[in-house]
Amino acid sequence: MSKLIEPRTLKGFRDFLPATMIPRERLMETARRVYRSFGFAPIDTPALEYTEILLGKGGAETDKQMFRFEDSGGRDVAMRFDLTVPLARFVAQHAGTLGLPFKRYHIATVWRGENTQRGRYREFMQCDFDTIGTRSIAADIETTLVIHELFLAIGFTDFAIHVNNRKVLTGLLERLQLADKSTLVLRALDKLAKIGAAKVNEELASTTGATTEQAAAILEFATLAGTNDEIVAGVAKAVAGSALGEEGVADLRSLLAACAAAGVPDARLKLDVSIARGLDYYTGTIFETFLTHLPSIGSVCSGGRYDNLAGLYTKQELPGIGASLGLDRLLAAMEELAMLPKAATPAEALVTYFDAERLHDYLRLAALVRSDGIGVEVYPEPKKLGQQLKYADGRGFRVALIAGSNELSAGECQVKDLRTGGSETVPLADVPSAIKRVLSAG
RNA sequence: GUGGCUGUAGCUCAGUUGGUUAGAGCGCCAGAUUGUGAUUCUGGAAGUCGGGGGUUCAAGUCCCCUCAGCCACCCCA
Repeated sequence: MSKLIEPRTLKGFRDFLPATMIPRERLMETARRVYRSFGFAPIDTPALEYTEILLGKGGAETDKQMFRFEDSGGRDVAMRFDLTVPLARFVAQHAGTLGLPFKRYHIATVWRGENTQRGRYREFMQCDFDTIGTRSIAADIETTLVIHELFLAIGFTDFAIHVNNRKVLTGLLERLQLADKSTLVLRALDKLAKIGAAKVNEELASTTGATTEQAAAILEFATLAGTNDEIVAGVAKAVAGSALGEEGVADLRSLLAACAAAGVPDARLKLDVSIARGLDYYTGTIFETFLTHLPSIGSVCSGGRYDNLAGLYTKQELPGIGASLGLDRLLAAMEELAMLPKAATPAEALVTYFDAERLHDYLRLAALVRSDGIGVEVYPEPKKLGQQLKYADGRGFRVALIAGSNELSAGECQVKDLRTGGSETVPLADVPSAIKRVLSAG
């Protein structure tokens, strides 16, 4: 006899059991629904691309994280590590037929060969949406509103979209004559919340060679606090004189005003001048979204504006703005926050196989219920009723339909609410509406 | 990729200075209860002690390697 192969999965790659796949699919459906409601259209692209396509913008870091190999035809290929770079290639290739502005959403798996941690996997799903081909601040505003709507639709009320604008940072650095060090400064600032002002100060001095005055100015800027209005005022003062900086301030003002007018409460949209995003390609508005009750898991939805998305692939200048929901990270957070239902079945109702002679009646009953849009399963064996109810309860069914020959010969069926334990007996034709009553009750 | 912590039944964990057939609770299966699930009682199944190698008369316990998870750095969803 041959030796068994140990069943196992790769580091950072996971199986999804029904109990996690059900809420995962629900999240995707929610994201799709919200994106569509704002007019974003779905697209898809290949998981595998020519390495030169993906390598373009990222630099050494993404290079190291990519799953890259030679295919059997000798091509140098790699698996996509985000959905933005494939989008850039996609619009460069299809802008002609798509027309601009182009709004798309893309829900797909991406791969990064980095070290794993809670909420950080090597294979994970992103839910991106982007608006390509417009510089209008209206797109920035809409992006913010989509993120806000998305989290509400998922079921969160305690979250904060941190917003900033690269132009104000760049403006400040221009004034301080540190513009050429912007990436290093941004990296240091990004850590502010984590390591504190003193450490950031040290890092600024050591990596950028900033003088004490320069570092102090940057930190004073980054630690501006108060209401959004107060921070905007502080920022305006700090960048005064820099055309770019003043532009950024104006953008932030428009964004904040429009979102407030659209009903986004101040608590959920925070101007946070310390967020910077490591990625170089952002040029304007930038976002990071944090969960109030689990900030340690990091940003669960991030994005921003870029001036020229596809410059590597086309001469046509394509500005755009978008954001990415980290579905798997969010799911890990929801799991930890006990926000996920434990149901292991996607169906609401179970028809018990009570009387061995009545299978046809049960199948007919199930079809009737199903035709009303309710998920229903018929238990496959005429086992003891107690066991069938235990199965129904364990799997997370909400309703059990019980009918022995007594009920069936009277043309009736018992509809049992598995949460309360109560039940009512109704004519067969009324079973769907009785189930709906139970479902809407809780 | 670098460093640290962890790894015993499906789950949560116990396991004494290395010493006979590795335990508990919960869960699971069956019965008490041939028309009603989260109670009670009875019985039962289930463990390559993450994997491999080494030290030893003897390893779940010590050492090395490896795999995986978590934490920090890095970066990011």
